Amino acid sequence: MDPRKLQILGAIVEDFVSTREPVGSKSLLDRHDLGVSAATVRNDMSVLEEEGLITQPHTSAGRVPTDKGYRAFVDHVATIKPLSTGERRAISTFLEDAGDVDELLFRTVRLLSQLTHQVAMVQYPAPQQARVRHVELVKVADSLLLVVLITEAGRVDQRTIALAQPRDAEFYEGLRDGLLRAVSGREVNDVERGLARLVAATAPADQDAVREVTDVVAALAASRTEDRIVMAGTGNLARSAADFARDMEPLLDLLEEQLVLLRLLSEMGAEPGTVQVRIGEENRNRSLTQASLVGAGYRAGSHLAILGPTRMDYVTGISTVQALARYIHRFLE
Amino acid sequence: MDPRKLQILGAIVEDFVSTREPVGSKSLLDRHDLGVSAATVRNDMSVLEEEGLITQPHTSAGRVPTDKGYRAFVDHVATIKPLSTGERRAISTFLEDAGDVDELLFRTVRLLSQLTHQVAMVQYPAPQQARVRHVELVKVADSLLLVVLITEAGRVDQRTIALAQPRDAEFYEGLRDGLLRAVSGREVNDVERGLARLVAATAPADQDAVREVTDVVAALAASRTEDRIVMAGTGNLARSAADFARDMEPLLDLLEEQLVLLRLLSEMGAEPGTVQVRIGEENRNRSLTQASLVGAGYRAGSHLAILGPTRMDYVTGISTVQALARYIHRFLE
DNA sequence: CATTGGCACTCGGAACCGCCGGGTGCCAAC
DNA sequence: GTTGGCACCCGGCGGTTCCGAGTGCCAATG
Repeated sequence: MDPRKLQILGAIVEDFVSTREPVGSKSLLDRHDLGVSAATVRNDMSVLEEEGLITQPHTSAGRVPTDKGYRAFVDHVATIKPLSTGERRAISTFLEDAGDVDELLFRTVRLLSQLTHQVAMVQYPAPQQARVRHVELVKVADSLLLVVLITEAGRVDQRTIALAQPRDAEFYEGLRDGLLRAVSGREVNDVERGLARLVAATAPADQDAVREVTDVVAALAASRTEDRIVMAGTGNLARSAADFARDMEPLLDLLEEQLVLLRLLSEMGAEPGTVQVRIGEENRNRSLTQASLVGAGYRAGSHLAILGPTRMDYVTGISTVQALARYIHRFLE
Repeated sequence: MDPRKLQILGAIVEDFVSTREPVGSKSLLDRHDLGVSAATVRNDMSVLEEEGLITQPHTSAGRVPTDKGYRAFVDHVATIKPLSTGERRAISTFLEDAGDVDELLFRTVRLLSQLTHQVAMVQYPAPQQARVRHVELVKVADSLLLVVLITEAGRVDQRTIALAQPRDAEFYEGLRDGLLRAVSGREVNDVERGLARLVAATAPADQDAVREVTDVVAALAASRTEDRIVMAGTGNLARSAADFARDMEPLLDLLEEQLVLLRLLSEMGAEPGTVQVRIGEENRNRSLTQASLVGAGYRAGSHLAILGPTRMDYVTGISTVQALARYIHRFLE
């Protein structure tokens, strides 16, 4: 495809993103030095329109990029410049003293939304395969038991259960020691057998009470914390609302649906390190036909992304998403 | 104050909340059976206006409640009817099988926003005074150590630290045992001395490495998880945006500022069990002059609240907030 | 004396209208 | 292929008009 036409497409996208108004041949020349006359630009524009990359909202008004136009832009025109060293340093200093993973994710998503001026979301990291380090049982109340599982990888999972058959504290101390012997040092996906053996070795009268607890331990070991999402910058959506307005309502609803978002993120199928872009109608989801997603994986099965109007600044979006994905990838290893 | 005037005030508030438009004497009669004529209503309205409870947006238009008017409404007119048993049951079934506290708070805030159609927020519960149950050290990487502290009350706190003086795994196993002897069974606010003694009893060469860890344990014991907030229903704000529009931007920014929100919640000073309402200008915060907060405590120092436009449905707001505060109060005890 | 029906008056907002300017497509010329 | 010129298009903006919901006031009434 003619490089000048691509250049013009780029200029149109750029102008439209910043002004939010259809851009015409003259005003394009005002802001970009294309080295050709307005008439030429007009001719090229009408070709671009035939190809479906741009469109006119009304007869004889400026042109606006279509979804396909944005796609061509990110694929063939946009050059993703890496962040400046200043920006990199800012990211590091802001993230490096995050205490735990929760805090890291929270800060990351916050930063992402501030740098891109879009809604940002980060999926909880998928647990790595790891051995069980410790199990702890804490009797919180008469029939409430807190079960804590700690892995070598540093993950801490907890769950409180209502006991159907409460026993006294000593019982659970003994049970804890039994659990430790049964699962400590095992891979998390290999605790089942150890637990089964523990149950089998228990006096029949105690088996039900024990099974209550072992079930939870098994669930915790298999638990997929990655099915949670942290989000920030919802306000940015409303800010750009002025134009992609009404259609924003379903979007806001969508943001409350963690399950849907999770599916969305996985469906993007961004391998760790790669950035994927979904533009407008490319999204299967009906609420997203006016929106774009820019996402990246930072570990197998774990993603982060930004969401904004199709007319968003893809260049900084992509580079920021990539930078942060890399950063937390490194941080977590 | 004349009961009929209060009744009229109530009717005005009610109509304005549902129609979002200034309400005049005639249309008021259409929707409420007040037993008097329009002229009488007009007279009463002009009195209410003199008292500053309602106001006219423009000369000869309908009336709109002022902040003071809403205040009078919630204080003297609104009758808070408890939730129906159906609603109560819905709350129970939705919340009862929440696994851990995180999950409980998440569901609560979600429910709160859905029932009231406002933005909902819940503060993390302030830790109860409790004894240390367990301390665990997990070496996650070469110079990264995960420190976990579990209390009798069932709280699990964790933090990862970058070690300035990394030692081998055995060292930390020994240290863990030392820590357990030093702090296990102590009140969380009384771990300092035990830790100090442990450091003192350590060989001088090891003291720095040990202190790195004991500092974190002390910090965790003193840590105030209550300074976090879970939020839901941000979209509801944008939905009501149509009218309290522009002034919504700072509000959305505010929602990103957890620290400010926390101060806000504590400043409301809602004792556990009581519901507090802050209307419009009553809020010190400038971003909130168009908004109202309805909050309640569910434990000393821990609150939950909804935030919406001053013209919100205070009746269901107050009763829902109260019901949920009571529910998680009971749940946590 | 509070209440009521009547009446003149007000004014914001919707509907209507005409102009303006940025934009287009086409064409002849280079 | 590119360019300048030109006729034409039409959405949006400012100005004007008109309508109706709403008010305040007043004289009459039980």
